[in-house]
Amino acid sequence: MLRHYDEIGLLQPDRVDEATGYRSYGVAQLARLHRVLALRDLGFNLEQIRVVVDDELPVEQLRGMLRMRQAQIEDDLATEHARLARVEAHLRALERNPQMITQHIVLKTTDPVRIAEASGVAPGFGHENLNPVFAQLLPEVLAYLEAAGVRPGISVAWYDDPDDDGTVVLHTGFEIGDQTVRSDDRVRVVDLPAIDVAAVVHRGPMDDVESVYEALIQWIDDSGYHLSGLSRELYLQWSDDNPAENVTELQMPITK
Amino acid sequence: MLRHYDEIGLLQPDRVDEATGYRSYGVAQLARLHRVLALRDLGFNLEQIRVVVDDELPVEQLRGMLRMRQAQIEDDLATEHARLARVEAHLRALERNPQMITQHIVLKTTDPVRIAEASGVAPGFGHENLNPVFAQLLPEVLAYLEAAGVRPGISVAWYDDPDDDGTVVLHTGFEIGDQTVRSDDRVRVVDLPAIDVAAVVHRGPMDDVESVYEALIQWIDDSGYHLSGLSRELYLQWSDDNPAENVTELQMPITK
DNA sequence: TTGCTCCTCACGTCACGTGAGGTGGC
DNA sequence: TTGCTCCTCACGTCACGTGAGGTGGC
Repeated sequence: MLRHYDEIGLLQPDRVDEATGYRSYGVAQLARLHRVLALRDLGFNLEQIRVVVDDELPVEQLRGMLRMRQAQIEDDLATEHARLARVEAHLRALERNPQMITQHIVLKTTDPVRIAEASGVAPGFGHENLNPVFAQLLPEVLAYLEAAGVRPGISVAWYDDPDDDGTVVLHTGFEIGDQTVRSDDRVRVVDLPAIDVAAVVHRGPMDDVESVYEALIQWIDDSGYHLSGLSRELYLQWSDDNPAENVTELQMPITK
Repeated sequence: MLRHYDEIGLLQPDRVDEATGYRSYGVAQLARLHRVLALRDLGFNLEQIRVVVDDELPVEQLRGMLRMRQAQIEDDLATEHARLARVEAHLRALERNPQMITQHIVLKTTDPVRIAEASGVAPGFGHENLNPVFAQLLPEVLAYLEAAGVRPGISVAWYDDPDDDGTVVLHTGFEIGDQTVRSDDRVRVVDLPAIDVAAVVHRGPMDDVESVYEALIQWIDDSGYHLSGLSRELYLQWSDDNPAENVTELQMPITK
């Protein structure tokens, strides 16, 4: 440590023996070392310490630096607290059902997406309620895009429940990127905004997706976040013939 | 980030274009990336993540790793909390008396010291009470060591108040290192054990040392530590003729 | 022809810790 | 002669970020 401080000029020995190179320090050095160690202990880096120790800062500036440190530490503490909550949420998830793998849950801000979509009402959530609506809407949108000469991207769905009666409005369609598409009364172009989500990549058929949602929602709650809307689904790889190979990204909007 | 993960083999592209070197990833990669990001967010390093993601760990081991992370984060939080308290103690010290520089306070464990000492009773703390006792004891010990052919090191003092009546027992003498000294009834060889202290390097005469002690004790209290004894003083550089150049290390034993 | 995206090195970050190989004075 | 302490390089740490300089396909 002393060699390092010598090298960067933060604390140089009083005297260096010419023949042997041995470093000798005096009491003045000890006082300086104490200041360096004290400031390091507060979490300042060596550049900041050099400024404080060399320039004999006025009290006002020193106070300012201490306030900055204080704020920074409080910030770090909050970050680590949130992290701890997430770790503990995983532990609780493991206890609830040991076979479920929750290690894929990622917090992120989505990219904004532009889709061409149609929408329809389903009697409720769940595969058996939603599937018929999907089966009706997706070919409709696909045909529309084909007719317009637009190449469809991945398919996307999002949900809505304006009526509070258990029914769900399902919106689904295809990403269109920067291709221009005219809306008609069935197919509309919608920009899904960037939002904060907890996301999971799900592999296989959608039949068992509900238990994944359950675990995801529990995890969000355990971690101290709050749901702020209904889910978005991105069908990253889809084939009706080989559902075991399907890959879906499930996104739950969250706040806090 | 993806280039880095490719390089260390944590996440390699499905396909690399031979001509251009462009990396292409498939949906399987996306699932893997999600797991990597999720684990990274919990604070695991890339080596640990590689193990979890590659070896499909049994639930028991995964639980173990999460518990370790949990314990580590709790530890970090405690450390940072203590650091925050120390920063805030400095801020409060600045507010109390802006001219006082408290930036030298260092927490450390002392090295054990062997001294040859004599002791005497003073009517109380404070320069005027202690000085006559020092003036009597130190020459006595010095003469004893000289007669024994022992080279004295720096002088040291420590305190004791067995009688709870305001009087203080002052122990003072010289470091003797590994030189052997016989004790008599006035001069004894004492090993001062290693203890945890808050230490300050004080420059100048001892007249104004009391205010330094006051600030030190306040700081210790503000930082959430507890005094666990009376002080030790190391006279690192001493001359009665030129007290402005004197350098003293003041050590207060603390716990917690 | 010009942008654009992605590529490959190579170096920097922060505060030291850790060898490898060497040396003066007891 | 042998330990001992201290010395000087030089490299490693951890997870990328940041240029510099270059390239294939629209």
